[in-house]
Amino acid sequence: MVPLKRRKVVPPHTGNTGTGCSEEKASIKFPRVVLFLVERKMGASRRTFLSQLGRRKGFQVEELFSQSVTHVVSENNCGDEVRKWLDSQLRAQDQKPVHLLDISWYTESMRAGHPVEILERHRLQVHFALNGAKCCSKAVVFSVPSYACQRRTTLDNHNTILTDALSLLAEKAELSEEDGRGVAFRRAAAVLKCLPQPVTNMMQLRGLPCLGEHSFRVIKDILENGTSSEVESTQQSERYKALKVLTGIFGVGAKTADRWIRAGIHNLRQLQTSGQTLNQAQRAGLQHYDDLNLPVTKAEADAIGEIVEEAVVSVLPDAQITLIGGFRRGKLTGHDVDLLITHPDEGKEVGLMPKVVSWLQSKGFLLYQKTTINSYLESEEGPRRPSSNMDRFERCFSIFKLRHLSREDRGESESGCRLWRAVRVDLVVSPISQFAFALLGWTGSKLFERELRRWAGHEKAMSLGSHALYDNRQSRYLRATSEEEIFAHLGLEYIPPSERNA
DNA sequence: TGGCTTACG
DNA sequence: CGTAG
DNA sequence: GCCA
Repeated sequence: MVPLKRRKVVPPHTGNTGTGCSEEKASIKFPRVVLFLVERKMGASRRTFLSQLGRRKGFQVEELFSQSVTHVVSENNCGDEVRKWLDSQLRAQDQKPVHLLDISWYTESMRAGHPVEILERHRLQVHFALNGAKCCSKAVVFSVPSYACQRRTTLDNHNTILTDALSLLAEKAELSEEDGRGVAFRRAAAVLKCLPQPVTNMMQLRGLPCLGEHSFRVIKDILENGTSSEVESTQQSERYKALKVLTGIFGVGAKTADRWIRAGIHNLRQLQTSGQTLNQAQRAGLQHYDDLNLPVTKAEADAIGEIVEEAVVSVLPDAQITLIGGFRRGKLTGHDVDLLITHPDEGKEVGLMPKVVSWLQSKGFLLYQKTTINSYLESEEGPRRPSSNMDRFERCFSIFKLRHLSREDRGESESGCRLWRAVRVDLVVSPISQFAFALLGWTGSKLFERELRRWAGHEKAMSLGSHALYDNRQSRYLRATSEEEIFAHLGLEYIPPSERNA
């Protein structure tokens, strides 16, 4: 979304007056053209020379970059570099569209004595990759590594149309139990999520990893027609719609949904009248179907965090509670709330989960709960030893009954509107020795986690889980007390939570 | 052509 | 078979 | 579906 309309750039409407004047203050002949020369790679002295030349010819050449600049001219930089520099100068929302131009446009304009029409060859090319190849005249500016855990992926996605399409194809594959295809489309979408600008041109995709024939076809269709026929037909397909509805039930996966569809069950009404046997999770999932498919807000997550904190502290005063999952990555909504609980003294957390769950249950906060506790005894290992992989922290998958927030609620029960909603809440208790691994493992995104583990196994001969990191070559567990240390063990640049949104 | 994260119930 | 990031 |  760089240059606006291709307005004809000012006729040579002349009256050549002060050309010969040796000193500055030549009148500005082209008020709609405000130039800025990028010093990088041009050099200060050459920039000064070119600027004075331009001013003598009646051009307005600014010393400092500002919002009034309409034309940015650079030498030996490519569009990506200049755009990046621009972004560092001005907040994105303060930027006005500018022409990003090569020095050739400037020299030609100097020769002509007026701004020449901007041709394609004058524009700086914006491309995101060219892995290994040289970009413009210098080194690679923008390489997109192939593992998502090597990249920074913030929440501002400049290609949501494209990534939504590829994510839908990933979902279709996963619902069809084609997990390989699924992860391939997930990786393709993730590559587009980390690009600094919208893709407008297929050439910008040259050299990007994880994009192949099929993804190219989908992207091309959308760029040319605004939609992908494959995505459209998938969304209209009865099978896809039925799979979505049925797997929207907590406790129902692709296999079960497929079996039900083969039995003629395509929606919730047919499921309820079918007499199908549902397990406990599925019954709860069906009962709270609408609530659980509503987004959870950050405010609701915080409210649940405070309730859980009250429960935990009443049982173990110095325990610490951390909001994890998507909210830790900066998301404003989510599909559930994830909380991680630990205690600064190793071992104090043992047996905590059942007590917390009982407290919550006694206060009527739990509509459903499935707890998994550490079945292993303490095994008498001192806090010094690396944690055995037998250690398992405790987890609880629950459905919370949360009173509606908003205006200090009182009464209103008579008005018929519900006073509460159901929310999926996951609780995790970790010993402090494993806290960093739990934090890393439960912060996500899901793809980011898979990519971290694939990197560990394939590139470093290590095995990463939510409890520990094992080095196959040293045949030992590597300890860590922070996420930074784990990235370092893995030979990866540290990526903060807000940039793990792959 | 095999592999695709790694645990837990 | 399901759940989780 | 993409890649080592």
